[in-house]
Amino acid sequence: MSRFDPVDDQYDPQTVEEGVFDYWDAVDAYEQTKDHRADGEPYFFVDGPPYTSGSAHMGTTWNKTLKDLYIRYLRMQGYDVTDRPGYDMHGLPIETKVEERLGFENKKDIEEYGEEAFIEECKEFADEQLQGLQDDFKSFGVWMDWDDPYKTVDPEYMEAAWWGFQQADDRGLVEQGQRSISQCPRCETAIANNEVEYDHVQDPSIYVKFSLREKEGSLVIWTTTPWTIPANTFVAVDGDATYQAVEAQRGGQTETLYLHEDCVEDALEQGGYGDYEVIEEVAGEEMVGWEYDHPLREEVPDAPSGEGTLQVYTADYVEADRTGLVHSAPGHGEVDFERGQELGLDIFCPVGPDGVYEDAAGKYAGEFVKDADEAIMGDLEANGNLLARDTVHHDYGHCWRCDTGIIQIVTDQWFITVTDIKDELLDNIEESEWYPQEARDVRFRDFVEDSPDWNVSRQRYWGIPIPIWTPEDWSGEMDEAIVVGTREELAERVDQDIDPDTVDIHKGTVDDLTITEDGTTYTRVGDVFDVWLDSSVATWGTIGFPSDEETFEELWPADLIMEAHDQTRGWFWSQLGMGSAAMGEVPYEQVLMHGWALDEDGRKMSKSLGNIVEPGEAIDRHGRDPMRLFLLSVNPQGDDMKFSWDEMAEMKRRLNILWNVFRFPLPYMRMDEFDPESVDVRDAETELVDEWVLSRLQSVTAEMTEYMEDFEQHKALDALLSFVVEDVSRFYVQTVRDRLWEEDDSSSKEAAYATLYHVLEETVALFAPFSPFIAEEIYQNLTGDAGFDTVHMKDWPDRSEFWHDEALEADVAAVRAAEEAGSNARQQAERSLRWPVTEVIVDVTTGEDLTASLANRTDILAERLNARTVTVVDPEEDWGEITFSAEADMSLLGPEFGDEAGRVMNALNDARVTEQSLDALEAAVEDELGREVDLTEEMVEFVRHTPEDISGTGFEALDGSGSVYVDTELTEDIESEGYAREVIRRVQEMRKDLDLDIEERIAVDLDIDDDRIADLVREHEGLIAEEVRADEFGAVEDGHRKDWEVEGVTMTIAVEPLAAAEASD
RNA sequence: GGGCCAAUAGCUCAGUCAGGUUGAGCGCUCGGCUGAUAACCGGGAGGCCUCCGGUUCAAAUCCGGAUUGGCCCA
Repeated sequence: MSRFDPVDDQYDPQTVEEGVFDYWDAVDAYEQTKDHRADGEPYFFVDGPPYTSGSAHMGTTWNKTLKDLYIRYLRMQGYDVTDRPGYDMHGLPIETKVEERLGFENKKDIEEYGEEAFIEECKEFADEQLQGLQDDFKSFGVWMDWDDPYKTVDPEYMEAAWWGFQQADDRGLVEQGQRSISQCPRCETAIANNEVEYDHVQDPSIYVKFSLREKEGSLVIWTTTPWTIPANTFVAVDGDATYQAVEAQRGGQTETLYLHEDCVEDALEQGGYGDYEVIEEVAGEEMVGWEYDHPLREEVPDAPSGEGTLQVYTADYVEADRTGLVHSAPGHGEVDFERGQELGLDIFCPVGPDGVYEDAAGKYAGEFVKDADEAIMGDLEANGNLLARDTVHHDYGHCWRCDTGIIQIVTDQWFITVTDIKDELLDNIEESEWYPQEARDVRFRDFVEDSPDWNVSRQRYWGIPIPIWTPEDWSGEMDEAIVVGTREELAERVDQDIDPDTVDIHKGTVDDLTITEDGTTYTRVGDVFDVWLDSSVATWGTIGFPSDEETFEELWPADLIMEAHDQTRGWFWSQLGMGSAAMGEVPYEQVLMHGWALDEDGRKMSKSLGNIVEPGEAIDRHGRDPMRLFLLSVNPQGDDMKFSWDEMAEMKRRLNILWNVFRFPLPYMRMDEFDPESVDVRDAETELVDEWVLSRLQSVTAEMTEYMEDFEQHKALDALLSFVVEDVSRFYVQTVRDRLWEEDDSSSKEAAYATLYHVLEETVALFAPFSPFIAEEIYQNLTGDAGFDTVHMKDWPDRSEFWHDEALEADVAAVRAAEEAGSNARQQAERSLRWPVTEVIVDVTTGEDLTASLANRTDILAERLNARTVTVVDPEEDWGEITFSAEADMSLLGPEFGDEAGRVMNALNDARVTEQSLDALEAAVEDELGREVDLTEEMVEFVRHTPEDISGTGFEALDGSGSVYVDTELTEDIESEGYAREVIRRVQEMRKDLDLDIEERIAVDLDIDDDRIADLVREHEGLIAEEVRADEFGAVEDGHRKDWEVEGVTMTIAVEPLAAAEASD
């Protein structure tokens, strides 16, 4: 690409982006940029690894775009940024996908297929998925180290998990224990609570009578899981509640039933009872110790019967719902289990990991629990213990992968006992900065406070094997188990001969390894880690620790991580837990927590709703840079993003303005062979607007930097875009056009070139992290061989005090406000900008700074409003037929007038007084309200009103406000220039019709119907000739000829290029 | 069922911390400009600030409750 080459008229993102991809490849842009910062201060960013199933959706795209933005920005700030991407590749989701692929039904199929072969399939699948994700991320223009991602399935990475786990064990935080867990009976594994999805289902709803042993009557319980009745161990009541014994009639029989006082009515109705009588009231507390018979004793002889079982206890999970007495089975439910442990009761769980009753379930042995519901209800009915049966619609947990209904059972699991170090966890939270901070102090803290021990074991195949070896008759004490931390240690301790550098430590390999020490042989426990443990070690796994200690010492902990808010309970938490357990500290210093990508209606994107927007489609429709700008224009802190095609299209439009601003000076620079290297903008003869736009650039740079440091890139982007649109395009370029169109070389033109060049070069640097493609395209075109090979090697701009000039910016802000009002006044007077006006009066109502700024800059205001003179009238004087109302300062009016303050305010708003005096206002308010008021200077600010028939328009700027009036009286002088400019415009249009080159000379033939006008126009022939590059006025024979109607005057204009005329001679 | 977050113009969002007459961009509409031209500029319309209560002279803003949506948990 050579300097100032012509570019497409229209910004076409896809063309730019494809060109830039090729260019980056050709110059090794990414590698060069990294090398360029290799000696910079290290910055340790850690990528939260996306899970390798499915493809990149809008949320992942947002996430990676944010990461790319901040990485690029930090590099421009001079940091040597760690940018290793990661992938989370183990776990049940991939196993189930592979099972589907292979047509498997359950674990037996896997065993038959062979564990090792199955693991190999999983790895292949995960690798395929990884490739797809990488291609997506690259296509978004994300610059990370794609050649060397960290993968949670690499032995080096898996070792990081082993090491962390061993550290936790050294601190005494690892134990095996029984817990009530959510089990997927198909996957035959525990699944984490957050992996349980709740669906609406229909289940049995039964009321069961438990006959009391030493008293007349029965306790009544309610459940939706008849299959847990065999494991019933106790009944829970609310100690503070009142229970009633009722004698109720049904089918000619009288029964005595115990129910919560608030539940009697409903429960009896469910059971179809008629009359009843309350015969006793008893506090829950008093019922403790009452014994009852197990309702399925005959069917399940092994049902609980030991010390303390089949009695009433209090529990805090009891509510006055259904019966107010709760069937409790510590072998199943989580709260039942916890209360059972407290009470020291035996745990009875007759259900296997596959959800099938074991022998202990007596009659029901061999049957799948949900299938046994029917038989159990039948038996309860038969033995007279069923009070009522019905069905109920409710939410019930299902496996997130295979949608099988989960069951609660008690099994042996491995835990990291984070509850032992909860205080430490809570302290460590304080060591990281969160954006937004409240997320840390409220949501995260709450979650950590309530978090139970971390169940890290899964009874599956595709995961990091838990590195624990136990002897055959293990006591359960961790002292007597071996926890291996590294591959090196593994090779040293196992009986078999393995090479630590090449050994794969997946289940297929390590399950066969044994350790023999002091005559005892240890075998590995079968489980693998919960996949959340994998990513929890990412901060050291990313940098190859524990094999690579040096990098660890240099970088750890992470400077920054950024993920969506669902990771509060996920990665933010797992890292805190593992980091604290293994390292004693939180492994990240800053967290940027963003939201989720929702659809245009604010609903989450999902397959079932059919509202998913693919990033690929966005790229096809609008391009990468516009997509990125849209994603980056959204608040990244905590809030969800509503996707919007319209906003994305708008971003493309904004970039098109950038494109126009960039391509606008190119033809001139080319023509004049402008050489940026020979003109330093500091030495150029810059004019007011040049200095102004350069100052604005400094302010915008400083503003952006501040926002970027606070992780508010959406505000930074907003500042940048409005700089380009408002300041550069709408003001600077408009102003500077005449100077570039000048034919002769001039210091003014050169200063404009130098200014534009400098502004554009710095502006694209500011764009570089946001929209890397268009920034590169423009940068390369501008700098040619003189710049870096890529814009991304540039430093982030710093505010230059040389150019920064706040007073000048204030002046121009005032001028622009007055100009806008002036244009409006002109429009009201129907006098187009082409026609000069004799005078513009700017009447300043309030504001010393405003008056000073405008008075300073009447020349530029005159130029922009095409006025012969501009007069600024200061606030001490009045001009024209103005009336005044007043705006109230409610913080003063409120206390003064109390509940009448609102009415006083309205009266002030409605007042129209002719002088700016408190007396006049007071009189007007009194008129309106019928009472006297005392106003002070501080309470009111005068607002002026212009009579409707005067062409005046109000404006506000800086510290004040005012009005602009335009005097549109015509003089011959003005008519002369006005008509001349009308001619110029039309000749220009005809030049364009002919598609003439900018430099082309022409001959112009003017034939104006009205002699007076013709004479007036002739006075400006010189101006016309200069503006339209005409060498001759006179008869044109073959030229482009056109009739025009200008302000009621007919004129015929003919234009002929002179080169053509000569050629035809 | 519980915790946290959000709701302001047709759309996307500021304003809410620190109560005092609701703003921007886009879209719509009317007009202007014309060697950046599929660009650019100006005017206008468009808001019971989700709803119901409370505190206050005064609430988009503070408090309580509801509705809808999002995340997390049960």
